[in-house]
Amino acid sequence: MNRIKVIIFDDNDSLRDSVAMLLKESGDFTLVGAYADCLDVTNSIRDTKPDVVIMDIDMPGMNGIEAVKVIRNNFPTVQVLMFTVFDDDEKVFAAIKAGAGGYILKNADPQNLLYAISEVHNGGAPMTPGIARKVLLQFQNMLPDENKDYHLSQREKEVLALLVEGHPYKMIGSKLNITYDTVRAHMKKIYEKLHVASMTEAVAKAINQKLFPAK
Amino acid sequence: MNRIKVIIFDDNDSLRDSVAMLLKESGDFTLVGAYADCLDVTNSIRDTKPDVVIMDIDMPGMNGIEAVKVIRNNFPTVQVLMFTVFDDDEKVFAAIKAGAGGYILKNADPQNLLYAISEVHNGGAPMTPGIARKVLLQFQNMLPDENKDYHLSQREKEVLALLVEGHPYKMIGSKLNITYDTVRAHMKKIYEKLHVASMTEAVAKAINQKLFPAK
DNA sequence: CCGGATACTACCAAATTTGGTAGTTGATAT
DNA sequence: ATATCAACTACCAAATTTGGTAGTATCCGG
Repeated sequence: MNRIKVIIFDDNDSLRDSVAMLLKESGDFTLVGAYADCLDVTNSIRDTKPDVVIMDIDMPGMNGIEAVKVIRNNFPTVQVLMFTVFDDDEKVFAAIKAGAGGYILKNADPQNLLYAISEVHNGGAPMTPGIARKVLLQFQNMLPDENKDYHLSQREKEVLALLVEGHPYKMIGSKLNITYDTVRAHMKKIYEKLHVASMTEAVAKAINQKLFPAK
Repeated sequence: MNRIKVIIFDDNDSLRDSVAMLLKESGDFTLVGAYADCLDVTNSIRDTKPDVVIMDIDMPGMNGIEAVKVIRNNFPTVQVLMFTVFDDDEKVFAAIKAGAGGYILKNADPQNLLYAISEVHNGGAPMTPGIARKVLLQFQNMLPDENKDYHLSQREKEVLALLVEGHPYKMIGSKLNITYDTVRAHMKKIYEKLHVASMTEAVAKAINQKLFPAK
């Protein structure tokens, strides 16, 4: 199996050296680049064609999270592994949102970094235990609430979905090939089942505690 | 360090035996219970007081995901580690939503199970790489979109907030002590700034990519 | 001192939504 | 076979929303 090509962005010189040493000793990786900032990310990636990018967050010029966005937008196949000291929700979630494939804290066992690189390269999502738990908890809260079943019929769900997208009755009717009055009939049922009395309430309720993925 | 007390729910007899053997050999765990179904989960947990529960999904009577809900509601400190063959989004997310602290596939290396038990017990969130990636991807999509600043003025935010709660213009006006027409003026501005043209779109956009806590 | 943003008020006409009542059809359940 | 439910259509009257146009007042920064 070929060695995994790794590139690192971190403004701590000695840390870059340590990682370089670590990678070299392991024998499974090849360090193809090491930079103290992300000002020239695009070129660096294009030139070195790494499999995995190890990314710090706090760096002069462009911060690591912005860099992740750039990388993910221009090199969708390159995996980014965050490697930082920050464990606050804001940074963690921002990094994930930006497209990071893993998040390892610097205080973890060095061996974990190596394992994480392999894992992220293999389609996994390595995370320091605490980070993983953080993500899981947040994830739990974001998942649709108690699929509270309002017993909406299939048709009613279709109507509600279009309503949430902002379509007026007549538009919903034509999309569903039914009459304006039929749409109204469904809406009345929906209001009844959802215990609401207006479009806005229905939309809010639909989005908040039910289906319909956020865009 | 004390051994971690483990209990397992799985309708596969030979698998329960294998796990029992595995745990015994490792020396770090104590199997305090093994059941083929979850019909009596509450009592089982109360009696054996485990640290970690290994939970299958497909079982006769009560399925594992329902069982997780029961456990999490009654024994908040007990960690549940899913151990199953299912890797479809629906089951995975349902389990996490139910409160599972980890999700390991049965086709993984047995050694991983042991590691996962320790990890979940230590506040981590062990997941098979593929599952972790699944969760991460879903998580990315659910995270609020670029807290885009639509430059709404304070007043406009107030109006929008009330709109999201389902109040009609006149109600908003009286709550804010302003005229119906003033509310309308704000709404026009809001529509302009949000690039929408109806209450429903405004509400959907407000909830989806902005603040206004879900209820 | 003036342009621009924010907050506020007003009126008109048209479009949309809401609540009620009423009925047909087909499938499913008791 | 009879009751129930989902889906569908229809009409009336009232309430609500929307798009336009118009104007006043205050505050802020160049």
